[in-house]
Amino acid sequence: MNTSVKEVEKFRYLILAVQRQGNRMFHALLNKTGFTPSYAEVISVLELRQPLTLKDLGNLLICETGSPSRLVERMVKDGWIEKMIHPEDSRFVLLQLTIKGQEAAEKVKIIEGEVYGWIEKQLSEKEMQVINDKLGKFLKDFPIHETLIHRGYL
Amino acid sequence: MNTSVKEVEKFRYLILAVQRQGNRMFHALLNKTGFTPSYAEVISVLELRQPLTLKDLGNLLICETGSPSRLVERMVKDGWIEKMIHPEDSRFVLLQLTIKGQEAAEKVKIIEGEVYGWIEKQLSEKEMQVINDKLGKFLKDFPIHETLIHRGYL
DNA sequence: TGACAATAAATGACGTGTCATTTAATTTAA
DNA sequence: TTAAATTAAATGACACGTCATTTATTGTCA
Repeated sequence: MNTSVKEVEKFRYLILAVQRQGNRMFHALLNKTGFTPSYAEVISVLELRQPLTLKDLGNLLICETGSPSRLVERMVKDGWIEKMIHPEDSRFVLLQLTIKGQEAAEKVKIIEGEVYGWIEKQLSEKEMQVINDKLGKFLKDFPIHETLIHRGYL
Repeated sequence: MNTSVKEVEKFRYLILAVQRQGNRMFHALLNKTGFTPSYAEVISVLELRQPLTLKDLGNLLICETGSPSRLVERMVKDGWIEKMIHPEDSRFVLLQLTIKGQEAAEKVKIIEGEVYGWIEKQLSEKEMQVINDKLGKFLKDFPIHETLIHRGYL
């Protein structure tokens, strides 16, 4: 049953399975804090680079393409982010973390640390380097490749 | 900027990026057919193993955990799947492809072939073997590991 | 300077994913 | 042999992801 399955098909489903499982794990650990893996990514990005316009934030996110209007909308409602209209061009919206959002950023780092620790028990740094290199190649023709470079992951 | 980023963080976001990009690519190619990547997985699994109960189908799917009631519900409504109550235990529902669903299965294979061909231009079989081996290790403690074995991917 | 092109954000529409709870059918065991 | 435990599926609730369309603001150039 096993040997006749194409490697590329295994690859397809293993990528899917790892992404899903990782997300479930991270989500479960974040649960007590009241935010989600997507929130966590936004919080991390903003902490490092705020203030950002919605458009610029969108260009930095890996969790979703396009402009993250609704993701941000929810985070504003929940009090993690504050929004202001750009003083020089009111088409733009400027985003930054609230105090509560800053505190959340610290919690995110702690929980990320737990997840990273767990992953590092499963795969060595060398093994991850090999995988990362090859996955980077996979993405080279897509816009997301630029995003990953911009984020410092390639 | 690059060298100070932990490998494990790169790994996290590369897995996410590849899964998302792959899904977008596959979705775009499927678009003319009227179904989605999740539909395609259900169709492939059913074609190989029908009839299946909802529970058994759920245990075979990688795209989602739990029982895929609503996914199947939509596919029934769209005419890809037919549903019948199990004659010996009416708690169970038995699922199988309609004629339209069988035809869809052929189209799925063609489009999967296109995607696989593209992936194989980016990564060699050997490279994928290396990645698949390591990603399998990553999943060894989770229920999804059993699913992948059951599907023939590990 | 004033219609029109360009740009950013908001919104509509649709299909996921996930977990918790409820409903319906069957087993089990007192 | 029937009340309670167990099991499968359906449903509620909530947060995504994606693409297309609409709205609001700014540039631009005739």
